[in-house]
Amino acid sequence: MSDLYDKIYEVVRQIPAGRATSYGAIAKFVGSPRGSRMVGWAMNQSHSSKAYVPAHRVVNRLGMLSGKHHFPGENLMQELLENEGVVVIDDQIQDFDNIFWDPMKELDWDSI
DNA sequence: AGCCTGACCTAGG
DNA sequence: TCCTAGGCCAGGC
Repeated sequence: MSDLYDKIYEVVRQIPAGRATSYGAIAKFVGSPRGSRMVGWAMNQSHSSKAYVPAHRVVNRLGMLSGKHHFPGENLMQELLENEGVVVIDDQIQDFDNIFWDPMKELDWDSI
């Protein structure tokens, strides 16, 4: 497993329950501002990580559940988010401005 | 090696 | 405001 993937998974693990962030924000934080698509690929492989990776807390920049079809079941991603208090309507996180969790602002590598 | 695809993002019409 | 095209980085074939 590459360092970059480990970084991505580590950041995703720091997302608090009830919050969400975007692929682009994570890509920027781990040092690949143009690598947002790679973050999506990392999520696709996240099951191979030893530790739990809450991939359902990662959405695109608009707060849409673009990755829901990669979860088992019909609506697991939405159900997981709703269990944490996030309101999701029609694959769209409501009040995403407040839900959004920016690692650049709220996370330091020191705290990891 | 070359081409296609993808859990994205931005710019331009 | 909606839609399209292009760029992006990595992986599969």
